[in-house]
Amino acid sequence: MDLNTLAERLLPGEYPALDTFEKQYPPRDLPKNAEVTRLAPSPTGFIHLGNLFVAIANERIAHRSGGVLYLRIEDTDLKRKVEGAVEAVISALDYFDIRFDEGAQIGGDDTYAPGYQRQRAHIYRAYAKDLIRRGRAYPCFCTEEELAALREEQTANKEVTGYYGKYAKWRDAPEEAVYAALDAGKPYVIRLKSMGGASHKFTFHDEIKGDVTVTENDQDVVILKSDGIPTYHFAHAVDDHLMRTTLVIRGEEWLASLPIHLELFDVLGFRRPKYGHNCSLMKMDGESKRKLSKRKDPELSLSYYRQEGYHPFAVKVYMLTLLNSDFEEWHMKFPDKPLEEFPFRIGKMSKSGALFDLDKLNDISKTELARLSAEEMLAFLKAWAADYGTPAQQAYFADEGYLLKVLTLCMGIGGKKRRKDFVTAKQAMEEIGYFFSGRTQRDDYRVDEATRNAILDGFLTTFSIENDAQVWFSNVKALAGSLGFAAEMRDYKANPAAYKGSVSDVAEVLRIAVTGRANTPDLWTIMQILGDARTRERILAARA
RNA sequence: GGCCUUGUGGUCAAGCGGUUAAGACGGCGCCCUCUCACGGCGCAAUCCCGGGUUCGAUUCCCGGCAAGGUCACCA
Repeated sequence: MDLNTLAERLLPGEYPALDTFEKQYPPRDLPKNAEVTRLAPSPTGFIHLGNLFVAIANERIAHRSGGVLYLRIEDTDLKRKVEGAVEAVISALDYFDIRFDEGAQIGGDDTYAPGYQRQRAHIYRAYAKDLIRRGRAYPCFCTEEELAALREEQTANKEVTGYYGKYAKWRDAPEEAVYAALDAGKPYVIRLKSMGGASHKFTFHDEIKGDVTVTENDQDVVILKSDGIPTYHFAHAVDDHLMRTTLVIRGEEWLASLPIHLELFDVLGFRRPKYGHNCSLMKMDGESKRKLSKRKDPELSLSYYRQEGYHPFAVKVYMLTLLNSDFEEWHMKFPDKPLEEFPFRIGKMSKSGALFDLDKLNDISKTELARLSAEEMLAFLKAWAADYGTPAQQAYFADEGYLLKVLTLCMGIGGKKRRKDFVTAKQAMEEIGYFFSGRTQRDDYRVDEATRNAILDGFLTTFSIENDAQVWFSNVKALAGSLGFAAEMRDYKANPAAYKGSVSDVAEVLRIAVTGRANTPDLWTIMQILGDARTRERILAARA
């Protein structure tokens, strides 16, 4: 069979010589050990924690090595396309500080453009045509039904499924049959003519997994679908070569198709990139664990964490602790060093999948938020409230001076006793609510009404906003003593039966009266912030 | 089911032939204390199982088992 004629029939027209692509996308001029990495999402627009996980690894490796991180949109499957998805992905990652140097950005136009695979269709076809001419690719006219039947037969015979060897019906089809099918207008795909053997195994060095055993590919995989668009495998080889990717970090679900990719790089005469297959983030699903899924775990989407008000820095710190296990210690030792200074290495990435741990994220969030200055905290809360806060919460920002005072005094910002009450912006905003609205009425006082009134009235007789913390508290203690409560905790503990309760019970009445909460930061401080009038007002309102 | 990968406390993990088997989160207890939060101290682990190799295996080898991934004209 004349392969040139066949190639012309299959992919008619002039295609540039492959050499022109080599010139159009020249090797990059980068420092010696610089790595070129990429993120290659399909445009579904949905991006979750697992994606961020891989994204951070790619970003760190590229930028720490003085290399390049680019974005490529794998839009070869129209069914996956969602409007506005690319913008959504870029914005979601930007929130977590992942910036691309080039690629499919809005308005992105660089040497290696376009970053959308659909726009590179002619490139893939040019390479496919060359493969056909060289006898390394051929058309296949099998219908989906035929393929399904084949799979069933193979399964029944306990054979490896797929289109290979003797099952590759069109691999060595006679010329007449091929042209007859073509003349009949039958749809076809272009498949790779694999030269591998399934009995051949070899070891391949994976940057994350180490040495892995790989079986040679013997599947005549589809490289061009019937619509002339490449499959992931083919586009991966062509693009990552032309875009001069040096290191492919991707999820371990790709490890199984690595043999295909290696054969593709080889047959195309491309130099193979390095690969690092990282384990995916897992989550518990009942008794078993499984990888994060966008369909099953919508609560794990990046937008969810943004909505909840997790600080992007905290999320990033958590991701980094999972990515490189010595990061946590480093960060504790040098809490003020920028994350970029951490010696991130791909070799330190774990070989097994980590379970997503919300407790850990929450703990990190608490300590990271507790490191912000009052101004930073205010800016963070303000940005969150603008997008997700209630109108009432947005009103907290009308008097920023007051809010700053709340944050500073109450949370001990700047002091030696810094509190760690806030996990998220959302929860922080709820937490400080009592400084703004009137307190919510509640009646779960643990003392009877008469005692409650006596405490409230008694407190007012000595209360003055001028009293310092010492005086204020000794007044509370005196009040407690006069009402039959132990003024000193240790007296109460020594002999609880001798008292109605302790100062803490008295303080609790006051606390609930003023804030509507049983647990708050230092009460004296709260009263100082509220001021004389509002404090008295709330105490009076709480009388039974 | 075939193939690949992984297997140290509830979770993330250090560890690379001899250790009291780090650390962090969570849990529990105590201290501090007007509550909570912070902080301090302490408690809880037969290193998946079975064989080897070795004077000695969590560490090396083999075999099980378990978990995860993958077997598309989806990526």
